Amino acid sequence: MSMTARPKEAKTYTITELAQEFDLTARAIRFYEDVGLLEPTRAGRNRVYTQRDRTRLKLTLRGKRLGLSLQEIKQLVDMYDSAVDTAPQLQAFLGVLHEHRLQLERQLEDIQVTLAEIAQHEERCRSLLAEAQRREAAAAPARSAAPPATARRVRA
Amino acid sequence: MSMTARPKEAKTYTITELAQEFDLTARAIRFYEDVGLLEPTRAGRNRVYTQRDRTRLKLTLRGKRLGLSLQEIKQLVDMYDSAVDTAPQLQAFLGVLHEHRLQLERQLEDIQVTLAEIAQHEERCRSLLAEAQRREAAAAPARSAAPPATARRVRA
DNA sequence: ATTTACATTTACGTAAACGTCAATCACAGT
DNA sequence: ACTGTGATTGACGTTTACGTAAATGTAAAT
Repeated sequence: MSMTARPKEAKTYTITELAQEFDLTARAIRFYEDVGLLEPTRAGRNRVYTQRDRTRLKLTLRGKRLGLSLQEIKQLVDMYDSAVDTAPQLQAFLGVLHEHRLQLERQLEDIQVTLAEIAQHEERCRSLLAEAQRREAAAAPARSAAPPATARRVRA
Repeated sequence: MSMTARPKEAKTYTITELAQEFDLTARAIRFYEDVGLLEPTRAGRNRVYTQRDRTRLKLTLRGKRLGLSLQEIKQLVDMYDSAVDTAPQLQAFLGVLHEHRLQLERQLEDIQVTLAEIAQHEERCRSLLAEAQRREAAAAPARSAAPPATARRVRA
């Protein structure tokens, strides 16, 4: 048998590997364990993280980027990989999914509106800059340190 | 002159009006003042909020929904309605806008990925529910309280 | 055997964003 | 004059999400 190919033993991770990969501290990762988001096994004293842990960590960080609390994240992640049998459970699951989707759609709207506003601001900035460049070119020989008298104040 | 039409005096708001409109406490609104997000004038002791305050409050709440801290919100809002004159200022402004846009675009991606996952979960749920309905119909005469033997455990 | 280098545990500290009293004040109605 | 009713001002409390320091263990390198 090959000595390197061992498909039965799934890849695992140390806490520092995960910390480096996702750019966070070991403290943070241990804290996520405290709140029940991760459940690493142990090799002696040291923590050993499975693929499942890594996935849950990724979901956790995505949740954080979306502004969710660790508790909310735990609820969702737990629900996503828990076993659901009965019709009432499925109904409840669908309800939670619906709520989550509504919140995300609200956020999506917020983001699109904000992006549109940013685009406007950028446009104004660029045109003002272009104007400033023209003034500078016109005043080039003067080499003045003071701003040109034609400068305009603008509220973005 | 008309006694009702007074276009010169812009509409103002009390703290409770704003609290009701945006569904938050007066305490929260005063706190936003503490951090410099709002600058209401006074009518005696009482706070009087202008249109500008209301707009900034709306932007604040939108920022919160996007997961920004009040400090970050203040930086952005201040920058958005501050006067920008010089070319270096405009360049700096553009830089901040660019950063903000990048962050929003990352969030947009997160949201879209999550929405897609939710759609998948919902689909699985519905098909499992439909299956449960069929089993229930088939077992209708039996009126069994125990779940059917064909129930399947599923990891979402 | 000792140093080096991490990993763990325990515990206290901290910043953010308010919540929650308690006391004071002001004004409207009776 | 008295009584709500509502706004304001401290001041302290609370939750979340870790940071940070100290003590301990432990496996590998010298």
